[in-house]
Amino acid sequence: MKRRARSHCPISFALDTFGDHWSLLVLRDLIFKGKSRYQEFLASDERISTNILADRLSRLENAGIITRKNDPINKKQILYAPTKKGLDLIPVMLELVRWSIKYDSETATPKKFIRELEKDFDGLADKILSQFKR
Amino acid sequence: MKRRARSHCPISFALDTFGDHWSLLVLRDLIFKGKSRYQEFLASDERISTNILADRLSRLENAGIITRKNDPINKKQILYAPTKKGLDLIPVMLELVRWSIKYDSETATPKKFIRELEKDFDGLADKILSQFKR
DNA sequence: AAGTATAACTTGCATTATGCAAGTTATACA
DNA sequence: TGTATAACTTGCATAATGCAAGTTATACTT
Repeated sequence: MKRRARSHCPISFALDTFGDHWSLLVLRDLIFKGKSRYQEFLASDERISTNILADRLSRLENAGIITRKNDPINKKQILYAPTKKGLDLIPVMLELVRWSIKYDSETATPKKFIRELEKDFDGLADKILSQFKR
Repeated sequence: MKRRARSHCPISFALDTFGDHWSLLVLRDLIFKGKSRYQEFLASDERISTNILADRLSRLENAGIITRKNDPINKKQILYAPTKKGLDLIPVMLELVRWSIKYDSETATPKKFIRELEKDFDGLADKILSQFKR
């Protein structure tokens, strides 16, 4: 169940850490969609199954990319959140978005987001990041 | 053997296209390491197996990310090359490199590359791209 | 206090993908 | 004509994923 590090090539390292079909989608939900709960991740369009979700959440936590804690208000819920290490993947994800906008003629990316991305990549990255400050 | 598109979320689209453990490594070899032949890909540190390599090459070709043609000089060899669509993944890969440099204490990224990346990301991207012009 | 609901997982099992070794086909060079 | 090499393909064991059902720990309701 554990992926071995194949080499210390930086691209390989990144892929070994989060380069599967689901990890970045969970992170997308956390960072771009403001989700933070198990049930919210489950409800995403791509239909992740419960065992895979649980597995990816624990891997991402072990990798230091997200944190897990009890909701202080609703004590039976768990809250997940991205760490700095996770938030540092915002530029990676925005580049993925930029590429997909260009090559997926049916992209579901909102017009406004596309405009912001094209006009000021770094500004958009900062703006998204700033939602997690404090 | 085919991954279904799960949604038209741009991140999901990108992952469905090249988001497995090997596709980007092949593209890395093509773009960053100047490789273009089957045997060269096979020789990489990560030890891809022959069936997976053949599968990924044909998927990447089907996706329009690489091309395949006979070597006009050595007629028994095949030459693979990135298309514009493939070269447009340079920024994605450079962001992966940037992240891995930051979080992999044992990264194998050359010092010079790190310096260039930190000093002028877009310039480095252009420089790599320009090697494929003409 | 007992019963019901809900959130966050686990478990079991079928299906699919991957890894490894060996085999095949088509040049090309000796 | 024979041998080497490049680019695959095939068969099979192992590992990862998908799906449905089950479990555990709160919390809310009566």
